[in-house]
Amino acid sequence: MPMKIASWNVNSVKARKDHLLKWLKENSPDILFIQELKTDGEHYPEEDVKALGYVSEIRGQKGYAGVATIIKGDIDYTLISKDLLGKDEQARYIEIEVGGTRMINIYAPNGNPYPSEKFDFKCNWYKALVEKAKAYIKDEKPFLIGGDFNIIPEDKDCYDPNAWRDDALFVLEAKSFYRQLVNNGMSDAFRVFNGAGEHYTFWDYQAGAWQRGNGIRIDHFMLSPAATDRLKSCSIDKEPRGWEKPSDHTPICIELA
DNA sequence: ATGGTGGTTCTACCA
Repeated sequence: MPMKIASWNVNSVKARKDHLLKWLKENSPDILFIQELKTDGEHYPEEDVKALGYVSEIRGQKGYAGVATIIKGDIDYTLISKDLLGKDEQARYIEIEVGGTRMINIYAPNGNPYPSEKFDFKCNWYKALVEKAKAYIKDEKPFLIGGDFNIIPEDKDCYDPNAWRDDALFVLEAKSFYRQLVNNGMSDAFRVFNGAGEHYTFWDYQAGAWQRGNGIRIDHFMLSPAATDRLKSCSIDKEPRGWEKPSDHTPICIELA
């Protein structure tokens, strides 16, 4: 049975509650990964999401970060972990298993400024993620990683590479983690279907970035070889970025056979 | 070169 999986950094689930429910209702994905809840589990709109027929796995955090994986009520799944590093201080990771496929929702550290302790934390976090990916590929365990990677993979994923040259999302060390996932056999779902530039998932609130089309592509689905074999489509839904009081990110969706 | 916006713990910090 085909499955539609989406990912969206909502930039506060409280501020974006109506957008989240509207998008869920209109698109009815089987699974939705959301990031940047900016609140703890107490203030997550679990009942509203439930009313639309979904259950939520929540890893909240007060103030910033926070992730949730929203799953259609009739889907059998197993919660694997809400920690990447082990006893994570920051809420950035939820891993579930559905039909033998691991589905990992991430909110990767931003890492700015570069260089800094925050950038070192980003690198250590990504080292752990790459290690996990390598282990799953070695075991031929089908899996996917979706979410806000906070990595601009290539020049064409950025409206102005020069403006982002020294940014923690675009420096070589950051891009190398994306490359390591690819070099270990994973596919960027969007790039399986579309090699063109000017396809973005984030537009800054500042300087009229949305109106000018000044975006970057930082929200991705990376799929293991077995998961890639099932991949039917990948699309970016720009619409919610144009809504009133939008998130600065917009959803990305994949379909698996 | 600076500042521009928007979210949160209400205010400095994060993106």
